[in-house]
Formats: sequence, C-alpha cells, structure tokens
Amino acid sequence: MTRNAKQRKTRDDLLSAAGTLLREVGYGGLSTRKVAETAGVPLSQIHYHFGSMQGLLLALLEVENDRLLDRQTAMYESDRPLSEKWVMACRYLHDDLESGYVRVLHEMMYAALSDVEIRHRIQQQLDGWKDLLTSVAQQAIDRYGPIGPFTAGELGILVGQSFLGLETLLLLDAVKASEDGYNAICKIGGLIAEMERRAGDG
Amino acid sequence: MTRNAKQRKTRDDLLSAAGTLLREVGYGGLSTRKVAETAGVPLSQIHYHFGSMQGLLLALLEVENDRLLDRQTAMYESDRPLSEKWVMACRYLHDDLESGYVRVLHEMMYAALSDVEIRHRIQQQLDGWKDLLTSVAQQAIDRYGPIGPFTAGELGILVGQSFLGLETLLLLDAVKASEDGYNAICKIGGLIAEMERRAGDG
DNA sequence: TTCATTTTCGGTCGGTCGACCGAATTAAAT
DNA sequence: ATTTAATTCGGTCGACCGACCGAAAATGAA
Repeated sequence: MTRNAKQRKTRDDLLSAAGTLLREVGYGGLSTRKVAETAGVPLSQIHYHFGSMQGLLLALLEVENDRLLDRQTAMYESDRPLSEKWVMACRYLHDDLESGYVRVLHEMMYAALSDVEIRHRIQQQLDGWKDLLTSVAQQAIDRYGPIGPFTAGELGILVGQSFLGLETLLLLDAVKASEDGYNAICKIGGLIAEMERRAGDG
Repeated sequence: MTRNAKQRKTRDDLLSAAGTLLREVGYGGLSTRKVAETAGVPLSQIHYHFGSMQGLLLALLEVENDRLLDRQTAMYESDRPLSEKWVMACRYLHDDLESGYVRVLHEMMYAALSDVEIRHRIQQQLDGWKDLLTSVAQQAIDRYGPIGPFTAGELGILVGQSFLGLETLLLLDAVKASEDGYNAICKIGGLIAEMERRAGDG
C-alpha cells in the first residue's frame, strides 16, 4: 500500500467510524477518543487529518449528504414516469432509515443549531435539495399544468419538508404517527399516477 | 411568601432557566451549573427538585409542550371556519419560532434520539398532536366529503409532518427553502377557504 | 421554647472531554 | 547512505461535567 493510499484509508476509517458512532450514540455521545478507537487509529490522527472534531464532522456531513443527493438526482433524471420516481423516493426513505443515514443527517442538523459553520454547510445542502425538488416540480407543471396555487419552488419545498418531518417522526419511533405519515406520502404517488393517467401518458 | 410558594418559585426558576439556556446554547451546551446560575439558585436545588438533569429536562418538556398543545387545542375548538383556524396555526408557528419554543421542543426531540425516557415522553406528546390534527381532519371530511385518497389520520399527520419539517428548515435559517415553505403552508389555507366557498359556508 | 423535618448551601469527588506536544517512525529525495 | 519532510504515536494538559455529601438554615409541630 502506497503512502497516499494508507493515508486515505486512515481518513476514511475515521469518517466511517464517526458515522457509525453517530448512529449508535448520537452527536452528544461523540468524542475524539471513541471515534479514534472505533476507527482503530490513534487519537492524534483526528487532528492531523481534520484539524479538529468539527472539521471531521463537516467532512462527514459532506460525504453523507453528497451520497444521498447524488443518488436522488440520478434517479429523478431517469425517464420513468414521475409516479414511479415517487415510489422510488419512498423506498429510498425506507432504505436510508434502515441504514442509519437519516439518523446521521438529522444528528448533523441538530448539531447545526449550535454550530454556525455546520449550519452554513447544512444550509447549502438544503439549498441543493430545494433546487432538485423544485426542478422536478417544474417539469411536472410544464407537463401537466398548474398544480393548485403553488409555484414550483413552493411545491418542491412542500414535498421536501413533508419528507423531513416524516423522517423526524420515524427516527423518534412515533409509531402511531409515522405509519399514517408514510402511508400518506405513498398515496401522493397514487395521486401523481392519476394525474398522469388523465394526461394520457401513464 | 409561604414555604410552598418559595419552593415552587425555585422550581419554576430552574425550569425557566433551562428553557432559556436551551434556546441560547442548545441541549449540548446545557449543564447543571449553568442552569443553576442562570436561575440564580444553588446547584444542589436541581437534584433536590428534579433528582437529576434528566428529570429537569423531562419536566421542562412537559411544561413547554402542554402550553402549545393546549393553546392549539383551544384554538381548533373555537367555531371559526377551518380556513381561519389554519391562518391562526400559521401565525402560531411564527410566534413560537420567535419566542424560542420551537427551538426548545426540537432540542428535546434531538435529545430523545439518545435518551429512551425522553423519547417515550416525546412519543406520547406526538400522539397528542396526531389526535388533535386527526380530529380536525375528520371534522373537515365530515363536512366537506373525502379529501383525496386520505384517511383523517393520514391527513392529520401529513399536515403535522409538513409543519414539523418546516420548523426544522426555519430553525436552520435555511432562508432559500423556508420562505417557499412558509408560503406553501399558508396557501393551503387558501385551498381550504376555496373548499368552504364551494360548500357555501365560508 | 424545644425539637424534628424539610430545604438550602458551598464544596468536592471521580471521570471525560478536546486539544496539543514532542518523540518515534516512515517514506521520499538526494 | 544520508538527509529531509511527512506522518504516526502515546501521553498529558487544563477545563468542565453530573452527582453527591454533610453542615447549616429555615420551617412548623409540640
């Protein structure tokens, strides 16, 4: 293994360990020592590679969010009907919840409440999600005409914040609420399918 | 001041101080000493009145949530048209955000991710919100007929999780997103008004 | 007043935290 | 082979944490 490869491995191990711990013990339960121990690397490597605990978390945030946003973007760029894309998005939600990614991202959002640098990053990434969902909504409006009184931006965000809120419910294991929440979101896919059928291109 | 009154004052001061600090420095920035200092009472009073830091937080959670849920319940029980109630709900959201209550409740939700006792409380309270919103949705369905393919429970949660997600965006100062989010939520009130007009009882 | 109970108080305990340091090790350059 | 720089490592620093203690004060009953 070359020097650079080894260096990168240590870096990745630290990022991976931070993600694992974030899922297991949450943001408040994180510590440099636990991360280093979980990664199986010396404590000092955290400061060497990321400068500080915050630096590590910022890097982790970027890695995790890019992963999700890229996948979602690719999915929406495929040329399936929108209703199928919606079903895929619902399935992604389910998968990401099981894998722990949702937990990681939400932990970072809470970290953002008390850390301006993390907040700025989160804001940029939320902008990315808004742009994606808005463009999807715009395509739907272009094809099927206006949807209620909403602009594409409003529609995109309405969808986004519904998913966001549902994620919160699911993370909290609010069973009574989250079941209906997931069903409601899924049924919206049915509404989209109906819209496609009326336009004759389902 | 009687003995009980003084005792209650100390208790309330601690709860109020915990809320203040939760708004200012977040859950992670809390400490028994800061709370005691902010409240202007000795450190040991926290353990005397609440047994532990967690006990204090559970009490705070109850106080803050009851306040909001009671107000919202009373508002929905008034006999204004639903569209007006919706506008009120949007105004409450705005007020609660400015006052910091939203921040406190969301900080507690974050804490709930890593603390089972807090999580159980949060779950109970989310159930309370679901019940309220579901009954409102049920009334609307009774009066105006089915709304899309949604049950009352699904509709209530759909609304609830949209507000929840919007709160997250607003807390994070995700300006680009939250403006459209707030507008979209408000416009739903317009849709409700239209529904009322069609039924001839707006 | 005397006494028992509740409440308040300052102080301290063991423990964990993030940050940092200087020595040791490794890899590349000459 | 020797030098130089990059990287790894164990260990330690001061700061802060929640929990707890025993003494002291306040309170109400006798």
